[in-house]
Amino acid sequence: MDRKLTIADISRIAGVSKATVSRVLNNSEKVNEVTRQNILKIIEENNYQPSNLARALTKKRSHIIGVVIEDLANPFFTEIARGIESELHKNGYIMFLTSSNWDRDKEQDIVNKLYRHQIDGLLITPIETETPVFKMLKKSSLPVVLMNYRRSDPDQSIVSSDNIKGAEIGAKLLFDNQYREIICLKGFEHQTANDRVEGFYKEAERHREENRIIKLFTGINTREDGYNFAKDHADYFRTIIHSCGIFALNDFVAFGLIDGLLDASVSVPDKVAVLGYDDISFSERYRIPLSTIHQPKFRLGKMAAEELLEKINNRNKKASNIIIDPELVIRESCPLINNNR
Amino acid sequence: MDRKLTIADISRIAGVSKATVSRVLNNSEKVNEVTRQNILKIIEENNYQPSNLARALTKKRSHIIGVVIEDLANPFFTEIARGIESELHKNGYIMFLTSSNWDRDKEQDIVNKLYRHQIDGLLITPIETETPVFKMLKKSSLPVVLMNYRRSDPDQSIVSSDNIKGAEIGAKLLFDNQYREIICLKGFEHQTANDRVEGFYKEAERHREENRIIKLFTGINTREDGYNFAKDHADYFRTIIHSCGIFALNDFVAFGLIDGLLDASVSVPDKVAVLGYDDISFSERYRIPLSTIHQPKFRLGKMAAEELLEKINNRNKKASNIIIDPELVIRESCPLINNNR
DNA sequence: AAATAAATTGTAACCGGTTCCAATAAAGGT
DNA sequence: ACCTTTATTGGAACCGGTTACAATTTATTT
Repeated sequence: MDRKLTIADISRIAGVSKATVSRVLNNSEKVNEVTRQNILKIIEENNYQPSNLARALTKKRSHIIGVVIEDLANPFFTEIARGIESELHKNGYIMFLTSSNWDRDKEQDIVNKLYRHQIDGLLITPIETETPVFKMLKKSSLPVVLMNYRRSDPDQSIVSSDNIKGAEIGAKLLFDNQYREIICLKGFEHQTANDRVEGFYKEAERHREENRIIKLFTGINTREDGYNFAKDHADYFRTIIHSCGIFALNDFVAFGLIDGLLDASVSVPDKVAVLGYDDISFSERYRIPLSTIHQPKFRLGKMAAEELLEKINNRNKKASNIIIDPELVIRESCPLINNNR
Repeated sequence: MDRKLTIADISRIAGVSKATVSRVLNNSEKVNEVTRQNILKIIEENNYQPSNLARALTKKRSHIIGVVIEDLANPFFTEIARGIESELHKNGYIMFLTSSNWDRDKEQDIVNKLYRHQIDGLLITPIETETPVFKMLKKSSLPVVLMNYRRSDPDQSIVSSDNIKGAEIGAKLLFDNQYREIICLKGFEHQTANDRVEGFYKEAERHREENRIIKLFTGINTREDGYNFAKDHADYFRTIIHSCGIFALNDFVAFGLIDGLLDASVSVPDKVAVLGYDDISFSERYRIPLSTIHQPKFRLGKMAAEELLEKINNRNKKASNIIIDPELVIRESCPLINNNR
């Protein structure tokens, strides 16, 4: 109903100029204490809220940070978002959280929209970086920090955990456990996934002489995919007499896998051991607690936000390349087998 | 580096006025096809991105919708957010997702900030509505839709599921199953929780004559609380000879409860049956699949967004009160016992 | 009491767009 | 050839703030 009040209204009521009101609002310069109190009172009484839009337009600082994650429903990403949010909020910034839903076009669209909204910086877990938008961003001076991505360009700030190493230590567990057959399930076509596969093979290479059966399946992205994979191969798993370990390159796939195997009466981990990746919060308490590779998600988000804020406040700060070490977490789905070889 | 281009730059390059460029940008009025193409070409070449801030300032439409949920890490809320996002994106709006983290002060702070950012509308799962900010919002003309909340004021739009009814049908299962002892675990002090307790007692009232042991514990909010409750009462549960059913008024508490009971070797559901509330995505596949009350979260978010958009486009639309029916989902943690009484 | 410095406030331009209104040019009618 | 339409474009004010600069008032110094 009542039109929103502007700084002009307040100045009129107080009988001063807009400039003076603005000064009170920003504590920018000294204003006579009496006028000041009077203006504050009027602001209070009329519940005046200055427009951040107008402010951002002149100050060229919106205090908005754009955040793009790949999946809102995935606790891995929301945990990162929580880390970001806590850090940003502490510094008076507000987060514009959006989700690309693993859709490249939507990612482009969103980043563009954010850019137009004059965000002060961008935090993103990119699906892919060789795209027009990223080229555009590079040319612009918008501070950007990539998360969960490996650096391809020394000018880019990134915060990520080491996916190659993570997959390596995961694979090592499977090899050390002496499973005859070791299967790797790769998900979304993504740099992260490629790194993990690379790490997996790096470790596999060390066991080349050992006469193992090594298989890689790709395109296993979701819990459903994991479930279906298990169902589709259930007969096979029931017939084999050798031991088998499966490295699902993300926890959701591992969940589906466990469900599918159990539904098909293939015992986990006795017949088939399952190892996940990410250690999302539910992994610890899954029906069969999941062995997996832990990433410190909240911290990752927090560090990314810190890095971004530094870049914002110091434009010629050089880009950092922050790599966090992942950790193997051993639970029931793939225990550590103590064999003396 | 290079300062962001403005409409003035483009107009200069094209040798026309800002007005003409603006017209091309907005398809608002007819512009000569030749000029038009020329301007578009120049925009393209220089990768000009108009500032939404400036645009919003004049148009008084930011195309930003503020969304406040209570917990980013809780799939219940993020699922709602996904529903919202899908609907908003379809309509050219962008979502400003924030989390109050169950903190009343932060909720105030966030809503204020959003308001100042000239959001076109607000979607919120409020912790509490009798606060200064909400009074302020009521006086302002900002379209607001409350989610997951029961209407207290006929002018407020709300979209929620019926928590009283949900708890009633949940409680009914426990009574029908003839558990001698029935425990209700209430979480966060929140209208939703109160409604659920009310529904629980409504059903309990119908069984007043039946000589049951009915207990209510409050302040059980998180998975940890549920876990600790189970541990603390494990000895009791082991000693009782009668049957017992626990209604955890949210799924997380139920998860913790199940874990705690299992860790203390109390069998679920044989010794103690557990019923949750919300049916978050993990409930279906928990180590013991959880019986719970289902709420259509994605749909709830979508409907809330629809309602909000309607309000935005038609300022004197009257407020709706959309109540979605919850459903009982029976799984293993609290099966349906077929007793002939 | 005059000169100078400090404190306080106002004026006006600007941020990057949109849009009303007027101006000009081209086209159509008689 | 002159008048009226219509199409296209430009000028300038405006959205709601900020800020450099100037102006005015008040205090301090000598």
